[in-house]
Amino acid sequence: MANAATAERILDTAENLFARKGFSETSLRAITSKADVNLAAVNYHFGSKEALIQAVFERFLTPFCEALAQHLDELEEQGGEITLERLLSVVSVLAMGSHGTRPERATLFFRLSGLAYTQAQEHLRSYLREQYGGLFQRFLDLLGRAAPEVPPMEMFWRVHFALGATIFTLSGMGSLQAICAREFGEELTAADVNERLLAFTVGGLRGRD
Amino acid sequence: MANAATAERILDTAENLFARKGFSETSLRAITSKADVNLAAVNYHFGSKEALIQAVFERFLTPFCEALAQHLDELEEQGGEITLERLLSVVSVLAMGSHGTRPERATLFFRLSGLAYTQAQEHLRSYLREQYGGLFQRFLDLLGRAAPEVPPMEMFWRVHFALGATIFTLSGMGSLQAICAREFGEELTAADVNERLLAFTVGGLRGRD
DNA sequence: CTCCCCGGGAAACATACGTTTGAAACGTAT
DNA sequence: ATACGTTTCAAACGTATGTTTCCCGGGGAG
Repeated sequence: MANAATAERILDTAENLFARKGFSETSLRAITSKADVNLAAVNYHFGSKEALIQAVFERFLTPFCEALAQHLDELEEQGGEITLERLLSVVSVLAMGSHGTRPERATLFFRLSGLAYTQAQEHLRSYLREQYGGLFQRFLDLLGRAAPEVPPMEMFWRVHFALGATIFTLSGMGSLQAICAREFGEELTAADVNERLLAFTVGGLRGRD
Repeated sequence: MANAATAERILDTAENLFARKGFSETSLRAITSKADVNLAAVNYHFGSKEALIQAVFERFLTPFCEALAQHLDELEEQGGEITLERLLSVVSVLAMGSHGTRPERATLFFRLSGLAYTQAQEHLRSYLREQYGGLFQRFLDLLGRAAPEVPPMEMFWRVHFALGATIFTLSGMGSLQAICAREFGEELTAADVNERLLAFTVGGLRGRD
């Protein structure tokens, strides 16, 4: 591989533009010109625009999911009680902090996750399901075990409520932060928002009786 | 207006396709051919694709917001305490039931609401803000008054969490109901789901102390 | 040296898009 | 019956998209 930097530059630029404007609103020409590579480089290195989208997600999700699986292993091996708080905060901490020297990528991670749900890219969803669906199911099972007092069907619905709150909020994180700063004069970081979101979802999952 | 049905047919078809695939993924040609009208009819009746998108939302939101404003008036005139439950259930009932003889439009209503938030259509958001922002602000104020123990900024975030849970869930209501029936052998109606969602959001807004 | 293959680059390709045009068809009031 | 504003229609316009083609340069291997 003579110049490995080309594919990387494409991925870097693509994840930025995708997160900001969505998939169909981001053209390959916009990506390649901003990344300062030739237009044909995308199809040469990735094969197609769809494959590029998948590659962007793979670069994000594979390390993230490996780390998550490992943390879940550790939680189970420890043998102690696995609470809802611990389960959700593992994901939260990982999502916030698994971006090495570039913490600003957390925002991209959130926005891209939201896009995966809300944008019309069926190829992406089936790819993600096939690739990471097992881990998601495992996580759901642990949630159920962490709150045995909640009937399975109730938990099913509450998980989707919580998922909705999360995806929706995180995919609009940027503009919500801006509104918050303008309206209340307080600049919240993504971590601040996540803390509040965590309280909201934990309470919602557990229910109040 | 010789054939008022043309503009209506365009709106009917457009709201369906938009809700299913998003805005930029739905071409005017797809709309006009499915609606069985000439391609140029969109630009003739609405002026542009952007204006068509706004028209779709206006047809939904104007009756909805008028009804909501009226219900809020009544709540305030009654003088009794306005609780979170009553505020949210007013919106919920209205969103579920304000579609005349076509209850299936409730699903479209929610999906479109979600798209307004998640898709890259700045013109739409500023249009909605300008058109309906006042009512939304009034609703937020009532929420704040109904839960004075929650600081304004906290309420701001929790409202968006709840909004996310609602829009996300209801826009996928159909498939979620199917999964629920298959997985737990219990056929929940939309009202059943709404009841659970209401409990989830009320609890989340109020917080637990 | 020659061959070959890989990465890069400019240009062209075919297609799809939103929009505009100009004329035909229609309905209606004079 | 005529004239006029409104609506429909087929066709074309200009632009943008994803993808493909063809050619260049260079660096190992035989």
